[in-house]
Amino acid sequence: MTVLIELPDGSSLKYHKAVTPACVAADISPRLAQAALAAEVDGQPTDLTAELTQGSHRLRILTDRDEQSLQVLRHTVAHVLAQAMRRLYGREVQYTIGPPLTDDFQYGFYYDFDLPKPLGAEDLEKVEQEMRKIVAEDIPIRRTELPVEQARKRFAELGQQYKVEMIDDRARQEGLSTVSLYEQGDFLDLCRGPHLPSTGKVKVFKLLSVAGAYWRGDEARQMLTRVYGVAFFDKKQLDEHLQRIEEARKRDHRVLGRQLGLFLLSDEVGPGLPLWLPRGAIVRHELESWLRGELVKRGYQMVVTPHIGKLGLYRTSGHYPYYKESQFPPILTGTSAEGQEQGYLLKPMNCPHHVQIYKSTQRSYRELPLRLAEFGTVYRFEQSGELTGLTRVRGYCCDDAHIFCTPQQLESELESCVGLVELVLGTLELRDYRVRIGLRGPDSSKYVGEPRNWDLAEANIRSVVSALGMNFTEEPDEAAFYGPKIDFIVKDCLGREWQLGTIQVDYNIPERFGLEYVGADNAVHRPVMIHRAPFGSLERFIGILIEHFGGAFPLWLSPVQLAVLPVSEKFNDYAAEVAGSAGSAGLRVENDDTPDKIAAKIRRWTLQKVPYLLIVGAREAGARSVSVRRRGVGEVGSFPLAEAVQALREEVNSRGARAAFCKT
RNA sequence: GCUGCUGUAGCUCAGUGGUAGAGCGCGUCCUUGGUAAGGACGAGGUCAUGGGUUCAACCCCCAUCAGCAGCUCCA
Repeated sequence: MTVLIELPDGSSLKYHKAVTPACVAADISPRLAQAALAAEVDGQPTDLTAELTQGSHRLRILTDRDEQSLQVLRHTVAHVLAQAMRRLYGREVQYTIGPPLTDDFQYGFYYDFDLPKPLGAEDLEKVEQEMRKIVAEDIPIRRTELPVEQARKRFAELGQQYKVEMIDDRARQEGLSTVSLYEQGDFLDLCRGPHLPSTGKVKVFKLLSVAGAYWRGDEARQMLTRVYGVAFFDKKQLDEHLQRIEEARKRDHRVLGRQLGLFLLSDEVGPGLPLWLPRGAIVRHELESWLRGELVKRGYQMVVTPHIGKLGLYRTSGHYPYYKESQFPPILTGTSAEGQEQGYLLKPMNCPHHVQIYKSTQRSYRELPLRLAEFGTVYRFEQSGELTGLTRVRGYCCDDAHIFCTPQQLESELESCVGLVELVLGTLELRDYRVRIGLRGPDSSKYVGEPRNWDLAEANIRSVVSALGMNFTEEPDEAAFYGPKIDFIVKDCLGREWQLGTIQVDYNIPERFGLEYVGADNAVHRPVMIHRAPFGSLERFIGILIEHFGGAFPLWLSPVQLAVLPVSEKFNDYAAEVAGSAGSAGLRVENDDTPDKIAAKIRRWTLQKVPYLLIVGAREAGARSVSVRRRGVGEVGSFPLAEAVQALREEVNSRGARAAFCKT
């Protein structure tokens, strides 16, 4: 037998019997053998104890300096967690799955357990202690392959029903005849691996939270107890990680919303029904009026429609009764002669109203595309456990528009919608987003209309995104009930994903409402609809925006753009004059004439993240100037009052593209 | 909706089976100060709500409501 091992540096080693990566590491150097945690064989992550037989293999020994090792470490810590749970709570613990997590902002791994009694946060401390013992015991971790039947029997003997189920499924679905098991002392798990060679290689870890999770993600099945944790190779990395989470929590829009007086969620009003405070309303109004201007430039026409509509309207559209449980209960006014309930619904979407505007008159192809836009508030009865701050609410304002066009116009309209979303995200510096194409799923009862319409709409979307060269992923079962969509998705401060902008192609609603236009051929045709919202929801968008800027909005969006701070009350008159002059120039200004010292005033307005502070004292009053202090920069010098106001105006008008008082 | 945790002053949070405390904020007064906290005094709480246990509950138990983390859902 000849085993040829090629190493990353280009050198190679030859053996005449099967070897393991651990042996190779030992042959290279004792230090490497000591540092080795796992290996990569021909690009595949592998245990150090894997046998390499006849032939040539590319081998890389992984140490704590390799990215992939962290995954292996976390996977092993998950096993240590399960072993600790087993030791503490005995045979009654059913352990299910416990993978490492990639790309999760907070957590590094989890393990799901079925427990006879609940696990509280305070129990985590005990579990951690037991885990430390297991690490101290330095138990070797062994991989074995067993025939399915034998593995099944071993887990059945251990009373691990979930593992038995997993083995059965895997044997059935993947046709496997053997499965791999990992064993460390008294603990046995079904696992693909790879793992560290022994529990002693685990260094620092921390259990972070306990939560519920359905077995196999199915809410009809058992609710399991999920324990989340994180692990690193050294303490410093863990500390930095925890620090990062803490910093992220300070950016949380719910925290900043209170500190900066932007919005309020009141128990009296109801969950998921935010109230916009004066300062938050300014941000919202600025965004609205900016976008309205962009829409009008692009040939949109603004419309206004009421917050409710008759049930019949939503029966036609398909919103009611198919999505009954996610709507506020209808306002019932009676029963029709045929026994059908009659009444009104808080609108879950604006499209049925806009469709009525389209239908209000006979349409000619010459009017198309007809673009009807509205900042329309919609209401959805989201499940109570889903509500969070501004990002998931029960009543929100959609920057909605419906474009009615001919099939020939559709793709160019879609392209310009994409352009608009990109303008919105770009202007607000939200560059870290991904694009998802939401397609039909396998369950046809969730979607209205003929497959022919869907095929067409999906083809339109693919054609547009590929023409524009966009990066995207296609995801089945993410479509709207009437059509496929292009969604723009961003992450919040804790790495959770949220859909903002959306563009949807719809051949079905026009059909359900019997929409028509007269073509150049004097025949009647059916228009196509685009539903699109570049912000998506003003509430969610601003929630994300608050976190993105950490509350430090660009000047044009800042609720308070500048504060005038007199050095003492002797200069209150001049300060009032400065504030007045900025105010008449259309700047949002506060004059801080409290009796506090200047340092205290600076601190107060800095914490409020006001972009510019204008400090005035004897020197400034004499020279009719202001001393400018810029957020995040500090003092930038004194400028004549008129000049300063002019510079600030220009920064506002540029929407952040040009900063005033920049040192060149 | 489900699992777990949490709910004390406007905010952030201490606290005890014997009817409550700090810091910040707020008010008044003193100070008139030059680039991130000047000082003094004061007001402010049915300890989420409703039941129960107890001589006695903010504290223990149950329910409800709300928030947080996660799961599920999201037209």
